[in-house]
Amino acid sequence: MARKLDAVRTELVAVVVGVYDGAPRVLTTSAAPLRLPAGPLRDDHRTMQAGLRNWVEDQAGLRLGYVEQLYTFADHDRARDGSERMISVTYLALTWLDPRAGASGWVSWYELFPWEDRRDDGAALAVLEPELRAWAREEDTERRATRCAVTFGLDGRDWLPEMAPQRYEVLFEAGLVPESPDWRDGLPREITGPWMLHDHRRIVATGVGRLRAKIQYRPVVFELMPPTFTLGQLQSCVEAIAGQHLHKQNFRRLVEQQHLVEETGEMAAETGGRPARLFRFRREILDERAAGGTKLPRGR
Amino acid sequence: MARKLDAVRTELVAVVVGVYDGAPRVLTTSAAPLRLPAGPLRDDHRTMQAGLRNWVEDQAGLRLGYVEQLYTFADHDRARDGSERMISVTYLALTWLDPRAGASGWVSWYELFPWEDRRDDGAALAVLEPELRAWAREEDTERRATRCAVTFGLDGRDWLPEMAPQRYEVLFEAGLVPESPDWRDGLPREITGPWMLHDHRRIVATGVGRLRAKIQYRPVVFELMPPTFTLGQLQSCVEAIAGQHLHKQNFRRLVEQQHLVEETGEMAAETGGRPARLFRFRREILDERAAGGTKLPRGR
DNA sequence: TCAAAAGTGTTATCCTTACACCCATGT
DNA sequence: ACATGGGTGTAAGGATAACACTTTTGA
Repeated sequence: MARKLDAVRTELVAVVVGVYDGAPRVLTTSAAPLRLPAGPLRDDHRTMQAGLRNWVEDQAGLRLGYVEQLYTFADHDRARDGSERMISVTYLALTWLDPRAGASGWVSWYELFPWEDRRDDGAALAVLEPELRAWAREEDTERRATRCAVTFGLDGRDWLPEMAPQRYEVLFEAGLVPESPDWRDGLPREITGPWMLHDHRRIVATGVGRLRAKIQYRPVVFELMPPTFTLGQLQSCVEAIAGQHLHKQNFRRLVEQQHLVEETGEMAAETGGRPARLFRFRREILDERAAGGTKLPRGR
Repeated sequence: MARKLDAVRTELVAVVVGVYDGAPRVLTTSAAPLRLPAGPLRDDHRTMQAGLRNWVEDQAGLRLGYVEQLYTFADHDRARDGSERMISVTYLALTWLDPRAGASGWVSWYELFPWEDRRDDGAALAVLEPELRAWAREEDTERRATRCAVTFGLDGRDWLPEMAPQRYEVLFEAGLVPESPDWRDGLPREITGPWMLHDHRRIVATGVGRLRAKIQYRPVVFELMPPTFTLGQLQSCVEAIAGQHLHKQNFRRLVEQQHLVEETGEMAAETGGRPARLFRFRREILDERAAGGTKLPRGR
């Protein structure tokens, strides 16, 4: 039967995401080891969300807007210091990062998961692929091989951006990330990404997957955008999240035919070429509509 | 600062779903009040999932197959007996209900949420609609009215099966379900559905929403099916979950072109008319593929 | 013979994908 | 002039929704 006190400590963990300089970034509260904003659920927190907002504000001075629950972790050997069991209720939060404020404390997704960026030449994946194949050959070959192929889009399969957590899981099991128990040293951190406190890196991977999935059917990108923006900036933001380039015309048609945005009438202080029209998000549609969002037209 | 002991009790709750006699059903462990299988997370549970399986086996003698995490609740005034705070980590489980075993203890979704069944004439919704409109008129009219219209598919909007939790939430706020603090008695239980322990009914609604959403892009229906089945049975099962009728030919084409099933070569012991071919699920595709599932072709 | 469910063929429409091209600005 | 990013038209292909129809059994 149950032992006397099966009390557990409940911790709230935040994956706060913003986009800055072409990369989505997560808020951290310390380097070495990198650490996410987090704190115990307290009796005086009316709700878990309220508690989470509290901790993020305390630890990073940031007031959160959009917040949703991610997942609750309690598995593995999470009884950390031998004492009580620890449960982590994790949340995803989205926020606009004002470029003027800089981004110290905000770590790029693609520093954490270099293989997740497919906008470049896929250098990290090129290094990892032979390692994955070697791991597959070791044991249980058939299963491992198809698992790698499916999650990493090998052998002519599609790369699915939202499978980030599954890819992390494979790399973890294959001992290709530093925090893995089977970690086989040898790969540089530019390929494997850095270690994070506890399983915070797994938690971020979960957030990456959720956001990439959600952006395809709900208009959540706008939580990451400034009040007004050009369509080019909007597309770059989605591309940063997806880690993929999108087809320009199709992206625009999707955005416009869903009436997600409206013109402000102003033009952007241009960067490169021709000045662009400025748009703003039509917040009304959050009430008006249930389904529909920014679908990703695939391909360059 | 934190009070001395912010310990919380963590409870695991299961929404176990099976389909029997044309209706999806959830496993309950008591009537009056209806109660879901649940129990505290114990130190000797290696993982929360393991603990959950344990409780369901203990309380209902059922070994679970497919299980996924649903959501973690801690909000509202969940400090039930005034003492410690209670957190509920909820799970969705799918299982095949052998028709020979009967279905005692299995309560129909549509007894719990009569308005969610759109295969009939929508009698329950017809009663609720004027009540909802009255609630909308009371206060904050514009917002409430569009909220009702969006969630319940009024005023020519689409009914989206997966919005079950949002609909429950509206009814709760509108005092149209017995457990609501503003419950305005007057509607019979055949319209409002019965009361359940704590917020178990909200938890089931969450499960309904999740399953209805997931069935559209992952081949999870098959977890609810017997080892072999006819396409008609498969379609009925999806219709039971979705609470909607589907277009036969389109449903079949979808299933077949995705290679979800293969013929067994046998024919069904027929019920009504012409005997039907028997099929089995191609389990391989769970490894082979990441995306894709049973899309719902809408309309009768 | 009829009801009931299985099973098939075909068409119209829309959405996605992709190609090709023009426009306005700074250097 | 040309590089850079903004902005548009349109056609090919595939998926979806819908219609109508035939087949095989039991009562």
